[in-house]
Amino acid sequence: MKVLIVDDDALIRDGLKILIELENDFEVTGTAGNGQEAFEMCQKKRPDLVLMDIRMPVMDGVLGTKLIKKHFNTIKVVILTTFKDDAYIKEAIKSGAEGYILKNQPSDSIIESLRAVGKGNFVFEKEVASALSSMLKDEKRPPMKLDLSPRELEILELIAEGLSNKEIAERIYLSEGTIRNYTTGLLEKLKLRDRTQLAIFYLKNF
Amino acid sequence: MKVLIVDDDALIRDGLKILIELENDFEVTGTAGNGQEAFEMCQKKRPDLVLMDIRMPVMDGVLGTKLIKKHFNTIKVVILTTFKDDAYIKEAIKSGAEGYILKNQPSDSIIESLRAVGKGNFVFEKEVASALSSMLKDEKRPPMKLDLSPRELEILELIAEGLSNKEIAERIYLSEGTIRNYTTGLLEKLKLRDRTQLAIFYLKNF
DNA sequence: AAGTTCATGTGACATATGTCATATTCGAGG
DNA sequence: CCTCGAATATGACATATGTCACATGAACTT
Repeated sequence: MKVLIVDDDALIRDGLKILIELENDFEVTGTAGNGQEAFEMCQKKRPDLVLMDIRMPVMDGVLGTKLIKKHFNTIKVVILTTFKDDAYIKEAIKSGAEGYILKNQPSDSIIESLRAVGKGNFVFEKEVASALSSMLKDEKRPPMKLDLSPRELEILELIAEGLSNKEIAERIYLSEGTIRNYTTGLLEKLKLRDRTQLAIFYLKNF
Repeated sequence: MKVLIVDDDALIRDGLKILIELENDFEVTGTAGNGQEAFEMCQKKRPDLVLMDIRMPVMDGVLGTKLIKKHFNTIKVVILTTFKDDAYIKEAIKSGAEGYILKNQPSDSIIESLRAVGKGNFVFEKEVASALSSMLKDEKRPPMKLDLSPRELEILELIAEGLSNKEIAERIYLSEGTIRNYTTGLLEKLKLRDRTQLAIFYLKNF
């Protein structure tokens, strides 16, 4: 399988190259330092698989992946990074990459991942996958049998409209202190930490 | 690697067993016909990996996986099925399985997937992964013609996930003060007053 | 009537948030 | 080379938020 390595750090490029060429079913056909170069190399070398860093100057890995996928839809892309940022994960998957794995894995693990991707599957590093899984859990809208009093629910709704405690107090004729107390109760019941999380929770679940 | 095969269909069990034992780094330590039996076999044989069908009598694969994961958290589970039903995918991931692959794949592809899982990664069959990815995609709705820098957008997203300034700072490697400054900028641009309103705005408009 | 529960209120406190003025650094353009 | 503007950082400050212990009174029970 022909592999293209893309990373802005020459050290990592070379390390990966050596590592991958130890395997006799892999061949490194080239390297690139950013997404733009990666795309150009794809035109020239037509690799089967691109191993792509995310954080790079000029053109980052997500954009590079999109570009490559648009023009060469048979080329597989595996994102390789040190960051487990949710936003990146989503972006990477949306960009069409077949894998998202972390640099700090043992090298044989990376190799196995590449093989699995070569065979047509998708591979996600463990922590990435659990992030995904928790994202999916959020999507579920369980009607929730929360036992909130009418007052609590009312206040939760107002928080989710973006009102401050003082505004809520004025709106429903209670003291600001009371609103705070209710907020504390809501946070406790819903196992959240602050009013922003309350608002998010309300919007996602009601 | 010691593998336990779980499927209610003896034919498939045997086929898989033969297939897997052709590989010299795998060893089939047992087979089971449903989730309950699978759990019992895990107690006796302590496999490294369980290859689990979903649709089975007595106890299905999702329940079986949950049970196994609860008692033996080092045992990896790969769900193997003919169905690409969204509900199953989500359930399977939530149950803690490390992989979800389809029976109609070429056998070497299945083997590679097992190896990748053995190395600690997660593997999803292509169509499963694209189902996941499309699930994620509809999270974004209208792109909005706001002129926010990538940084601002990134921070807005994190606020909308309910993170505090400090957490955001740690996540994207900036100082907390900088995050505050960005927050102020976002509030100014979006004509809002506090982070809760930012979160609400994001959830409603993106 | 005494006790209990619930909703509401208060004050003190610690921490988080938002504002602002002001650096520092660095790269693009003159 | 110099300047300009961005991205980032810092510190001081005012306000908002959240926590907690406790008080009050009304309604309900026994």
